[in-house]
Amino acid sequence: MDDIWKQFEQNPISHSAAHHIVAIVELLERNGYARVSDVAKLLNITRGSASLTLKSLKQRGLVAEDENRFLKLSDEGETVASSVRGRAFLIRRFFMDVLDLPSEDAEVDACKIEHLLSLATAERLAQFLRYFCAKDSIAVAFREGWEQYEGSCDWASTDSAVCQIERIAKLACEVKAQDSEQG
Amino acid sequence: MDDIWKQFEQNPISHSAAHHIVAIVELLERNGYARVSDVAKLLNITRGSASLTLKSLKQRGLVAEDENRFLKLSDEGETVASSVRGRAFLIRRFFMDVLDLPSEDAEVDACKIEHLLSLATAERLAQFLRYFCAKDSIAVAFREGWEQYEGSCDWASTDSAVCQIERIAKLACEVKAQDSEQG
DNA sequence: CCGATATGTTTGGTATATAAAACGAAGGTT
DNA sequence: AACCTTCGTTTTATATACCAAACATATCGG
Repeated sequence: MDDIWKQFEQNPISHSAAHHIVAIVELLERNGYARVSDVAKLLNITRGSASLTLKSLKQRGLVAEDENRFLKLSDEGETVASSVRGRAFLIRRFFMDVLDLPSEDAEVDACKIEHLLSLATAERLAQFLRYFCAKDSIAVAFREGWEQYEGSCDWASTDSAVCQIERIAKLACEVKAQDSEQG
Repeated sequence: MDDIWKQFEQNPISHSAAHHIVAIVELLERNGYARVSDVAKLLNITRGSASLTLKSLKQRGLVAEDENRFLKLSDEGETVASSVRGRAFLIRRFFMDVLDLPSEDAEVDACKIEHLLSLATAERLAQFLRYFCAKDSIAVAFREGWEQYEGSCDWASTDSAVCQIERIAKLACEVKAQDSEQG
């Protein structure tokens, strides 16, 4: 129970399941319908794979189908879809608006972690984004300073890429420690 | 190939493998040695499971053992360990110092995503943390404003970009309500 | 030397998540 | 009617990642 690292496996929704469900929502929005083979095509997997995964999602009560085998989401499925899409949106915005990452990088990393963030984290991230993007002078000054701050670091001259991370982590640690002493 | 969502499966290191490797580092730091059963005990899995996972990590050249079957990491294994631990550190710091999440929540979410962040994202996150934690007046004012900001948000004075975030936040709140009903 | 304990591996089983290939059903074309 | 395509499912196989249990080995105490 207090095996923190095992929470990964006990996540309410798997990466694969999350994307099958979001695929259905997107197909419904785009085409008005979603069949097994539409999901398979969108996710670029075989119809067989999609069929099996969707079967288990039906059994879990997240996905349903009408009399002509057209897929739809249950209320719980809609909730999961909204939850995943909301998180993906927040994370992408954070990566692009705050960290100023290229949209491709933001997309890939957001896609990997969208289904893993807890509700508490997502809410705080949303709140932070609002504050960061605010128009008041403090936020504006902070954002301008942050833009200037880019590239003003000397870590670029360090040896290996991973070494940088270690160094950066230590630096962040020192900054925090100094802050605590004086705060 | 440009299936972004499939990058999750093609991540350089799995969650399980990352934790086996980090476990070895931590055991070496703590006890000076690491055996299969020490890793199993630390991760709270059976010796059989640890044995199999470590076997594949040996075959991948990340883990090695001496003549008495005591485990150690190869240079590549050390690199992976540093990379994962650096990311975990950065994410925890972001969750706790910036989002002000309870350390337990920060720990759980950081553990889920530590092995998934790209180098580019980790570097930018580190840079942002440094800027956020800086002692200059702009950063100080921003942090103070952020502390006050908690709980309060003005929905009327938002532009369109922030408005989207707002909608997602509302969505998150709805999801929360449904989560509570089910829990 | 013998038995108990600790350690590591192997085997068989579960669950997820994929592919490939075969199969059945439905619908359209000639 | 005969043929082709699309669609969904099923089967067989792969890989990861776990458990439980059996098995092998090694070490230590009496």
